[in-house]
Amino acid sequence: MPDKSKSETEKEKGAARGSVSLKQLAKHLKLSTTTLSLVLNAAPSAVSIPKETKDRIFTAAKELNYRPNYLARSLRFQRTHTLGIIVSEVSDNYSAMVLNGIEAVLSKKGYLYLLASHLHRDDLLEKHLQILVERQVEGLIAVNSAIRFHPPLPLVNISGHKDIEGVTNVILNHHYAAELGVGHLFDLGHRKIAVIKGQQFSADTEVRWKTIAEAAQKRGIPIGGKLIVQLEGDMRSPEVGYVAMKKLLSTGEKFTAVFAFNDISAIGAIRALQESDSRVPEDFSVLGFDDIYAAEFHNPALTTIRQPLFEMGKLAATTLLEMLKGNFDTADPKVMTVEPTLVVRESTAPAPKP
Amino acid sequence: MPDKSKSETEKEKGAARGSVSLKQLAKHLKLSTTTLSLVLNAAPSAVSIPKETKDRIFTAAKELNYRPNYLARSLRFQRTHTLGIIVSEVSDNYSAMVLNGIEAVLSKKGYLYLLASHLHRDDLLEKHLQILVERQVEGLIAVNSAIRFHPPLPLVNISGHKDIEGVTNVILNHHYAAELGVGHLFDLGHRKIAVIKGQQFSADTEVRWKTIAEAAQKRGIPIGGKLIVQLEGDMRSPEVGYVAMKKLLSTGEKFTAVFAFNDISAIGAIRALQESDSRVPEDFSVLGFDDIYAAEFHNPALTTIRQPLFEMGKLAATTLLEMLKGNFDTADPKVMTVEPTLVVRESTAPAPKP
DNA sequence: ACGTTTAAGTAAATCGTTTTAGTAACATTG
DNA sequence: CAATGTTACTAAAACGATTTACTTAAACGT
Repeated sequence: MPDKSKSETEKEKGAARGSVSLKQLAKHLKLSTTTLSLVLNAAPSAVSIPKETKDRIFTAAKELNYRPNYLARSLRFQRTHTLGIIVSEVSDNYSAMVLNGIEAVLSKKGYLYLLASHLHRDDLLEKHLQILVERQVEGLIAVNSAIRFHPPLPLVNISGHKDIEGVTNVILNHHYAAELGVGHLFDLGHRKIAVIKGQQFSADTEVRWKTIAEAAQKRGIPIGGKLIVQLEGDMRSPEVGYVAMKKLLSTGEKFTAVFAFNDISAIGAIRALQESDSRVPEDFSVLGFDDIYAAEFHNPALTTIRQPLFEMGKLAATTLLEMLKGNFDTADPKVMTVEPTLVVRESTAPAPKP
Repeated sequence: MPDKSKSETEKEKGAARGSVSLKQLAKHLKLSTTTLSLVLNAAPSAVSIPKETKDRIFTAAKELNYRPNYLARSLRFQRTHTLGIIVSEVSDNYSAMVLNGIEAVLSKKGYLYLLASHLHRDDLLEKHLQILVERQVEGLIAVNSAIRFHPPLPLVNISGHKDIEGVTNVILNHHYAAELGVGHLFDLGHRKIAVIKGQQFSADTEVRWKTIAEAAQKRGIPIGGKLIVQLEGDMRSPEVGYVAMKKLLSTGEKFTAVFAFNDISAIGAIRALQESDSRVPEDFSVLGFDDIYAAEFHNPALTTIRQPLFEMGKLAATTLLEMLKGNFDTADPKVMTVEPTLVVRESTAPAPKP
């Protein structure tokens, strides 16, 4: 039966959860929710409501600490002002810096985001994207993720590799990055350059390797064979780079420089070299990639190819918001390219005389 | 290229957003939403519905790719399965590792979280907490934040410093941490120990300093005066530690060891020492705090006081979820303590003979 | 004195779901 | 044969907001 008589006794039910509903506020003021809504949202049609009533509403709202329920609002407006962001893992430095850029934009625009990690597992990636969509996010940003299908929402992928209909890509100018890196090592006199490839699951791995190989080829110093190792395992600890370099050294093959997949692995590689009594950069030059915060203060300070990660995050976020405003044609895969920079520090030096 | 000719008859306006509503599905099947809901959620009262009808519903749901709208569900159930998390900044290593622990628990329990940063600004902290509450999160986790008021929702603060009604704190055993750190340096023969205090805005700063001072006092090697510097600026770059150490060196005061506020600043401090032609650990021992991923692979590898950051995140998350289940008394401020460990690596060594 | 505006509001529909309390038709029982 | 089940559903009320389309009473215009 209708609980009208009973509801009176439990008028504090809303208050217990710390918030009053509009209905409760209306009852308290003996006005309709319509009036309150119009006044509180300063609707044009509220001009006819006298100031006195308005003030009564405002003070009551303040007093009872009325906060509109965002859920109800979102349902009504069909807008959540929420994006879904999926990264491999929060604690790898790369994602964190990108995330910073994204957040800078979103918080300015009044958006929030739900964050999920896929830990490089395809099943988790798909499942989490699904969940984010169910939660009514308006759009998606993926960081370094292997998106394989046409998403049901606008999606911007940072460092994605596939051309998928409906996804916009923010990518680094890999070609130029390779030119910068290989060129730098070449100019220092290095002719035998080892390469630490990225993990198989990383979207950048293939392009980076291909462009590096091309840049080397172009200079007549083809690289390959035993001078290539691939990272294996997670992305947050330098350990994987350490292991990779050990493997490289164990082949007995000669080389004077390493182009590492990223700064994290470069740091691990340096440690492995130092443990085998080699000096960096005197005996071996080590070139990193990304320019994470730690790079500058490592010992030796890392020479690296800088990716503008913060800017990439910002770019992705602004692009996605534009798409949501309908200012973008989401049909064709769009690519936004961003430029790397060479940051020369201490980990590279002229090749040792043989 | 796959995925062609996908645009079906999308005359339904729901289809345009990529999802069908229950109502549309019902109309399509010429059944009521009630029946669909009962069947799709396997309600007990759905036993009377014949298998044939059920199958019709299931296949139609699959065909039209029906996904329940989480917003509507949340509104109905008054449950969002969403937490609000506030950190100073995503890209500082400390928060990222804690976040990892939190996420591990939440994703297992089917919760998502909205993440916000306060950048050490009190106004942003308050504003973002407000926003999270409006968004109907069920509970809050704050990382290293200066919560000053009784929150309107259950809140667990990791490394919070105040005893506030309604907030549960997850904190490190600071006393023991100081004993470990100072004890280690003392045992190595250090008698003049400099201290790099944390940033003023950091919750841990005061306790850490106080416990270190006590541990030193207890061993008869009082520290203070010119041998104390305070970090200033953001938390993600070692730069602040570099600056602090420069300041320390410029005083001309003698010391043989530094106890740094965290690993990040320890790394900066080491760089400053090396620049002034001092060797670590031969001339100066440097002791870090936290044990971030980079610590082990730094050169020299950092000796540090390890905080179980991942576990702290997990503990906070499980505690909050328990509180939400009502298994916890939220009235009195609860403290959950977590133990540090000393990790001895290369950056500390016996004090040099004078 | 009658019609028209304006002021000050309100009822009811809506967003997408869940759920309570039905109903109507047929079958079974005593 | 009336009473009672059972089967296979559905109408309508929530959840908390917004908004369209009224309503009533008073004021105004001529």
